[in-house]
Amino acid sequence: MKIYIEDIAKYEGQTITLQAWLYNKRSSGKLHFLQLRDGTGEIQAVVFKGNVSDEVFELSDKITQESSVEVTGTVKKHDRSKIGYEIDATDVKVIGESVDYPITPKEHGTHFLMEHRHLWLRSLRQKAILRIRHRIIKSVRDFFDNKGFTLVDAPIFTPNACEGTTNLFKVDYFDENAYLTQSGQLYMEAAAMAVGKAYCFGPTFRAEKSKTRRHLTEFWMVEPEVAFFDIYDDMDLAEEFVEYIVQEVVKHNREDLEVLERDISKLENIKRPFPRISYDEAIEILKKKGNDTEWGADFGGDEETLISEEFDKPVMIHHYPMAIKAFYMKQEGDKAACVDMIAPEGYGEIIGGGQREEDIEKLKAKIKEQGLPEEVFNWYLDVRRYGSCKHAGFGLGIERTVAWICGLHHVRETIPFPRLMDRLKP
RNA sequence: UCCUCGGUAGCUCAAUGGCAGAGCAUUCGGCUGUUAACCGAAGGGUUGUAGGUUCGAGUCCCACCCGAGGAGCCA
Repeated sequence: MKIYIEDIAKYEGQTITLQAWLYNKRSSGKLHFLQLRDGTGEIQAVVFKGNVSDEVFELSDKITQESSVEVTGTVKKHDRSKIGYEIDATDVKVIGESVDYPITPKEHGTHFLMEHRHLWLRSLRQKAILRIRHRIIKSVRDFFDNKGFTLVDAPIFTPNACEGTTNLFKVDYFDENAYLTQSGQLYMEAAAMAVGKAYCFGPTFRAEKSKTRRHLTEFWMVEPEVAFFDIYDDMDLAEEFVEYIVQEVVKHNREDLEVLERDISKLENIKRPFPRISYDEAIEILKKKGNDTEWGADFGGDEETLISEEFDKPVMIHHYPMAIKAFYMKQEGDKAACVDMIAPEGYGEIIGGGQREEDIEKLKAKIKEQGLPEEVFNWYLDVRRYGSCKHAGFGLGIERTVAWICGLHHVRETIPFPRLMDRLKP
């Protein structure tokens, strides 16, 4: 059976063979210290001249960084090792040689690392991020599964712009134009009428020429939608959801968070209830802090940060002016029954959602008002024609959530192969 | 798209308008306990590209290309 470093304690005193990569090496006369990693952990193998053949000792001196190797030896307790064990090697074989590995164990600039993203993933920090991303995605699925939601996949090719205004990626679809989806929401509204509680989870695309630490052109979004839900049910669901994700990571990924030097106490504090303020109250907070955002304007990154500084938990801002929100939002006077959740510590908006307009006439009027083509939304209007009901949902951006939980400055490290305005490779 | 800053060895960075350098990486040598090991030596450059000013340009001017940070928009 294959032996992994994470299980090494089980083999104390036994002679085993590991398959791994050499991530660093140190030598001292008749000793070579091979730093090995196999994706499940790191361990040091000690090659002593007296314990191995001359050929193996010579080979151990020559192995290059990131070569794949097979090391045989005895598992021994070692106090100075991080995992408490090391391997007293008796044999070393090179499986695949590595020549001139570009990422050295010293500092590198972001651009250089992004050009070598496929290799950068091998580093300790990047592995920790990948594992936390995995945990977040698993928690998303578990949360909705435990609550009786059905995963309903939304299409990637869409004929229409869901929110109209934002820039979409246009693709040639035989003799027609199609767009890469920017949201599965409209499809989830239809799905909620079928299964009651629906969610989709997949990549979405925005062709915005945004060059900031919060933007990718391809990002992953999870979008639940529930029939007979109003805006307050929606907020209850959102805070329970976010609490669950954060606490699952705290519970299962403590070591990864430590590698990233994340302040875990700040995450442990993310428990319900989260503060809820109206848009009007948010404007008041901004005024008090000397920000001159006028009533009626949307909030930018600076405003989100100012508001989030007031709280040590994610804050939900609800009931924005209808004028700055999309056509499908449920109108209540001059406000929309919508909610944004802003992560603490300046990580920005992680959730946007709300109650949808269930009245077909009001929806038609909004479509006309915003100059959208009614014919492409005809199927969407059917959701109101046949047994319409109030319903609500939200979208959570995975990469911003990963950035917040990992404490990363930029979303480009939160996804294995980021797609940015000026990056399509590797 | 706009604003700000930058581009020098494989990487990270120095160099008052006056001989282009260091650390790491690489190669060679030394060390029985190293933790981004350490010590010694060597190789490595059309200073992003094209013009211009000057006795002399990595350094000053102009254009372009590329990158970093931020804004708008958004998750």
